[in-house]
Formats: sequence, C-alpha cells, structure tokens
Amino acid sequence: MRFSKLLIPTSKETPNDATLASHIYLIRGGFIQSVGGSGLYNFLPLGKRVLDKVKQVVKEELDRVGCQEVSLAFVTPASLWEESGRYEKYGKELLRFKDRKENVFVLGPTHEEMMVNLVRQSVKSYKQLPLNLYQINLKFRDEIRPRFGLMRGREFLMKDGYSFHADEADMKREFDLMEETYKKIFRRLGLEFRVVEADSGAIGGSGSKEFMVLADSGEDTIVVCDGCDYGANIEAAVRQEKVCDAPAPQLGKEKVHTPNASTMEELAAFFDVDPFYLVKTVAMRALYDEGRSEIVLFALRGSDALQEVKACNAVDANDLVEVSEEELASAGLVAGFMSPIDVPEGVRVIVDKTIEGATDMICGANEKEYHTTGNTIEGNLDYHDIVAVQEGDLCAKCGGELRYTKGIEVGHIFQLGTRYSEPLGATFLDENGKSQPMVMGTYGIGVSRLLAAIIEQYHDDKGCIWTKETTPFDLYILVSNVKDEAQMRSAQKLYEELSAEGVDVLLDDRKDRFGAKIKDFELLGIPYGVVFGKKLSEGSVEIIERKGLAKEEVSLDEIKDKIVAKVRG
RNA sequence: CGGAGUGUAGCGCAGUCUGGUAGCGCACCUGGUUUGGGACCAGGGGGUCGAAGGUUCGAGUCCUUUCACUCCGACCA
Repeated sequence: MRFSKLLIPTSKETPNDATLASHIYLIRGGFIQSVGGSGLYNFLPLGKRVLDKVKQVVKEELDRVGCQEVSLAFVTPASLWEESGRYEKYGKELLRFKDRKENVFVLGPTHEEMMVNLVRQSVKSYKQLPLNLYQINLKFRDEIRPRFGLMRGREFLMKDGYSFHADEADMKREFDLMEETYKKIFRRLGLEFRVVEADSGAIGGSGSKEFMVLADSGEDTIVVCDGCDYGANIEAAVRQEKVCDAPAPQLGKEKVHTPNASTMEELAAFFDVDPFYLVKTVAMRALYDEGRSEIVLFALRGSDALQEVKACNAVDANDLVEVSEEELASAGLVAGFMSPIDVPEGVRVIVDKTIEGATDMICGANEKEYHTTGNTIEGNLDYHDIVAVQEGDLCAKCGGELRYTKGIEVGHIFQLGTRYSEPLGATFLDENGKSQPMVMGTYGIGVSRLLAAIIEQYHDDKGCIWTKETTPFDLYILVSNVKDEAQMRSAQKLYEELSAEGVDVLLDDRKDRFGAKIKDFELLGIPYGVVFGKKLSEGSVEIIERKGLAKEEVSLDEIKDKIVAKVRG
C-alpha cells in the first residue's frame, strides 16, 4: 500500500501522559489514538493491521486443536450475573446500566455467564461433550486507574474461551492442551514468556496458570527459581518453610511493659531477638457482599510480610482495606500491640500456617505498651498460607534460590470446575441418564494488551520493532526523493513485483525528505526497509534491517529475491 | 476512595499573581525553493479560554459551584 494514501499520523511529540515505551511508540507511530484520555483508544489502520495479525495467530492455533469460535452479545442482562452470584462480587469494575424499561444490564468484563447460558440452552447430553468455545471480542472493565495505553485500558480486546466437560479428568486434559496451545501462540508471536502458578481472583476456581511476558515494565511481580522451572505470581507463590539460626528467646510466659516498641524493628531491638520469634499482627477490614464488612487480624512471623491476595482469599472476602486507628480502638484493639491471642469478642483471626505450634513467640498483649512473651501458637485457630515469598527464600520444589522478576500478564487459564455450571444450571445427562453439572475450564488471552507487550519486549530508542508474525507490513520501501523519476519508477516496480509474490509492502511515496521518512521507518518498526536513493544511479539500493539497523547494499537485479528470502525465512 | 496537580487551536504550552483587542511552537492550507537523517521563504485558516453562576464599564485572569482529566498508592487479559 502507498503511505501517501494511508492514514498513518506519526508524530515527533511524545504524549505527555505516556511513560511506557509501548504507549509512546504506539501513539507516535499512529497505530492507536487516545479517545479523550480515560483508557479508551481507537485503532487506526496500522494498529488494526497488527491487531488482526495477532488475532489470526490466536485463532489459527485454537482452531487447530478443536476450539470453535462464536461471538457473544456484548451487552449482558444483569440477571445472569445475579444467577452466578458475581453481580455483587465483581465490584465497581463492572459497568452497570439500565435500558429505557429500567432493566439492568452490564458490559461484560469476561463472559462465563453468557457462555454458560449459551451452552445450557443447547447442550443436554454427554454425547455433545467436550466442547471448547471461544470468542475474540471487546471487554469492558471500569478500571480504577486506567494507564499505560493499551496495557491497562478500560475497553480492550480479549480472547476468552470456555470448555465444558463430563468430568474433572477430561477438563484437566483440556487444561493441559490449552497450556500447550498458548505456549505455541506466544512462541509464534515471538515473545519471551514464562508460565507461572497464579491466584484465581474474581473468576474463581482452583488450579490456574498465568502466561507472563518478561519485561521490566510489567505490573506483576513474579517469583522464579534459578534452579528449576518453578515460577509463580507473588500472589500465589510458595516457598520452603524458613528456619532461623538465631536462638529463640529464653523468656517465660510474662507480660512485659514495652513503651515505644510498636514496630517489628523496635520490638526486635527491645527484646534483642530475631524478628522470626515475633508475631506480626496486621489488621484489615474485609469487605463482603451487600456492604457487609468485618475487622480481621492476620498473624504471621515478624520476619515475614503479609500477602494481601492470599489474605483476602483466606477470609473469602471481596476486598481488604486498611483500618484506621479509631476503628481499631472501637473494636478494642491497639495498633502496635495487637495479638492473635485473647482477642476482643467479634474480631476474626487468621494465623499463618508456618507458626502453627510455634513456641517462645512474643506477641502484643492487646493492651497499650504491653507485649507478652513465651507464647505458643496452638489451639483451634484458623490457619492459612498468608505470607509473601521474598527474594532469597528457597524453592519448595528444588531448594534453589527464588528471585523476583516483572511480567506482563497476557494469558490466564483456569480450572473452573462447577463454579458457574452449578448456580447457572448447566447440566447434562450422563451415560446413566443422571443429571450432572458440566465441569468447566476458562482460558483468556489479552489480545490488545499483546500489542503493548510485544513493543515492551521489542523496541529501541527510535521506535517499535515488530516480530515477523505481528508486523503490519513485511517491507517498507523508502523513496528518498519522489520527484526523481528513476527512483520512483524502480521503487514502484519492486513494489508491484513483491506484492504479486504475496509480500505485504508499504511504499513510502510521500513528498517529504529522506530524514523524515527514515525516522518514520524506525518509528513504525517494520522488520525490513529498502531505500531507493543516491546509489540507484550505480544500480544499487540499500536494505535496512530494523532490528539493529544494519545496512546492506544490494544490486537492483538481486533485490527482489533477497527480500523474498528474508521475509519468508 | 486518599493525597498532589492540570483544564487556553488537532498536539505541546505561555498568558492568570497585577482584569483592558487571546498568543507561541509543532501540525494544517496556498505558492515557490529544497531532496540521504524530522528543510527554508512568503502568505493563510483554525478558539464558546472545561462548564454554570457571580463581581465589574469590561473576566482567560477575581469569587462561588461543578465537571473532566493527569500523576503517586489498593484491581486485572
């Protein structure tokens, strides 16, 4: 296609709200356009081409393993969400609105309900299972803080797939198949990624894995092991139980006056013990459906940190928020001196499972300026894993050292079980004519986010660098001076010959000078460029490889074959 | 929601303190020159100054209210 005919509004200026490379270059390259800020974007012709290519890869790989594409209605009746129980649970991110008849609808942030509804209407027998249905459609999440361009928009393109099975084992088989398929997809897109254990979040379900594109700008912290292939989101990471070389405090059961010792550091110094032997008690307010909430104390070792997602899951809350000192006081608690032992009536306590049975522990006394020593954590308490794995902790799988890295979540697969099929009544008759809820899996890929992830992983200080499967064009032909008839004529000839071979060519036939055009070539990130310029009078042109910007002089007779070889290779 | 800040041309900004004919750069249009690293000359178009109300002879500027957006912390593909 001809550059002069395409809408590619490139710009020298960096938008002032853009900090991420992907955001800056996608806007500057004229791939996308912001719609009044606020996490909404238009895809311009170039961005749409990339999007379609990514979609195509996703679709091909899914169809190859038997998934079937559908397209669900975008507007969802709220009643479906009430049936599944997520209408309350999903929170403010779910955009709700009414039609003229005052019926309530939502814009789907994910479509479990809609897909289950589709299937329950048409699938009645085990003979129709298994089934894996997906769509690549817009989703809307009213994000608290949209930012980073396509990385966290409010409206975004997602592939969401749902599988339906007669039993757990078959669902697990499909789950593994999807894991392999996703790996193929991300490999084809040319991404460097890691599959990690994950928390299931608002979707629900048991086993879940995330596909993380490794990039420093990633919003997720992932824990990886240097010794083996273990990887997990910090929200779900586990470790070998910690041991402590420092001696346990030799203190009996006592109540000690501890003025000015309300933090773990102060307390460790006061008693001259390792924080390992202190009990850290964190108070949070847990929020539930219908506006209910309660104060919960989370107790763990002083040497550990609370992992909020794990904590939230432990109490099965929708969210955890901080508690003010006044609220604590009215519940009979004193900040800095709290304890999981002898708590006031009505305060729920969750204890980290690594301190179950721990002895010689120092706790708050639930009284200002007092702590108690010589405690043993035992009895009928509610034990859960609520600690955040830290760098340097040891891998539960191989004993190697764990470290943090950053990732962009581009895919997430879940073993759902009957979390949706049961409440929504998606049942089938098995071989014995008995009614059973379908066992489900759900699988997502952030398609529009992938564009951002690709650029985060592949860019330089000049612009985008697209991978083979994602580039909007295979080749950029740059005509240095369009008024030079020889240049224009041979460029056009090459353009036509390559187009006939099925190579996607962008012909830069704009009246601008060389400088402006080469900058746009670098900004747009098309893998190869051919320059028709000064050397044409000697019968040669220049090939530029976008990645690394290496230049190669090639004679006119060879250029076509060289390009075909590069693009196909 | 908590804290900080900004709303003036398509984009980036000045002007607001101290009220007096709305400006600059980029982009855009016309003509000409130029053509290997974002050219130059000349001419030109484009604005309810976020919105509403108030003070004033006069408001982008002062007062009140309101809306939107951005940035820093808790969510997710």
